[in-house]
Amino acid sequence: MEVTNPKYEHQGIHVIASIFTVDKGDLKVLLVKRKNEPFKNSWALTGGALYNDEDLEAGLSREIYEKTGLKNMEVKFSKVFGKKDRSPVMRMIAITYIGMIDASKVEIAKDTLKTSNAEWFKIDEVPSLAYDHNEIITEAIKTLKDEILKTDLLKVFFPKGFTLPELQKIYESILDKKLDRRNFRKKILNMDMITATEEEKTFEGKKKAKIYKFK
Amino acid sequence: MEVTNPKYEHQGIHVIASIFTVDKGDLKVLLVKRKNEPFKNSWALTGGALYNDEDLEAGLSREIYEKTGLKNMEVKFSKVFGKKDRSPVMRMIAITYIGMIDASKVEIAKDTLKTSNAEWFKIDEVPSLAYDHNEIITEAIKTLKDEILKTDLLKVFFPKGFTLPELQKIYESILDKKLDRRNFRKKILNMDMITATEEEKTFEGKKKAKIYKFK
DNA sequence: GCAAAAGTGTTAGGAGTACACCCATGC
DNA sequence: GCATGGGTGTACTCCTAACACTTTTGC
Repeated sequence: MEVTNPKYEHQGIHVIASIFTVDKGDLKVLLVKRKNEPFKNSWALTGGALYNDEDLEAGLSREIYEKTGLKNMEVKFSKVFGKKDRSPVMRMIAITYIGMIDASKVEIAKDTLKTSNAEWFKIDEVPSLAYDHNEIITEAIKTLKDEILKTDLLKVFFPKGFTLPELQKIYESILDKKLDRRNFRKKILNMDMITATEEEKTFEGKKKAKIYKFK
Repeated sequence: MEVTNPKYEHQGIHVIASIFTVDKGDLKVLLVKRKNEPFKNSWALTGGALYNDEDLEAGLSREIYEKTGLKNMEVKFSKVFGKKDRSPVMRMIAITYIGMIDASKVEIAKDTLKTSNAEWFKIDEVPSLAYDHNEIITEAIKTLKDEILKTDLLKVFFPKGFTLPELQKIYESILDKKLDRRNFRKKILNMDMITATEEEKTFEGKKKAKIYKFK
């Protein structure tokens, strides 16, 4: 079977990730500067067009790698964006995801085949982006705030475990509000997501705190 | 700009709806029998390939109309299905939705350009379907159970208002469990989704019950 | 008067939120 | 000994869930 009806031609799928980090108390998103049309020299989210022989998340991994050099990032589905004119080139449906990495532990490629720059932007300082990427980030932040309360997305920050005060600090940066220390402990420990170890360390204070790990 | 890389060719988007009804206490889903390849003579969900000049929900409405004669159905997004081999013809991404109608108030076209039959199936008696539609229904049922607790999807059953016992019966059919009458009242009335009227009527019992409407 | 369904109130447990004091450590 | 942050318990509210009796009506 061959598709000949012009109504079905020239359609494609974008797979797009809003990649976040938390840096010195600020939630930031990774943007790359496009080298090619459309939107040449605009900042944009990482992602691109899916190949017809790869699964969605595999295509997203490939695009992230091609545009940043990052590998093996865990992502969560966020939302679908499908307005018919969202791409000026042809009909593209965007399947969007969120991801989280510790910017201080990775190196982002700043010059690739497709990008001429890459930077972390505070989420309230994001410039005007290619396509509908500003709108995608807005929804991605909502997804992120939901997901960190339900999943172990934040484990990327703590490969060796974490103290509750330092985990709380990350939560506060993402949710953009202060949390009560006692209530935070109760909630997190009740969630059955983390487990205590025998070790202790100091974070910002002078007193040692117990180290926990994600299960 | 023209797309010439073969990796981007032959991609398309399916928009698919799991259309539900509740009939005599049973949750049912609408299936149509396909007239054309692929999956000729298989049962399938309503939906089809999106045109490149229409928005997602507009394309879904058109497909539903073409295959059932139904118009103006409200739908909610459910999930994305994108495995690379989910269609034997070419690479198709499925954006799936749920909808609810009162089967007793509409006429479903049983013979269209693309379908040779249409029937309501109890959800535990759904046959083996075209594509990955069985999996899509499984997820759609989950989405449905979530959505009826948060939205007014069920208003299609009660254009003239409803008594709480009859609304409860629909909830019980969909959630597939009995609910406590007192707790159901408290919860629904607290949700600020419905409002009482001055009228009363009898449903299954002898005693009159107050009629409510969705806001 | 009785069967059938509608209507109603109380209690207990769990989750979220607000809030104040003591503890360990480094200087 | 004091400043800094870590650790803890209690009270209130809200939501959920369990549960029994009275009212209305048709027959």
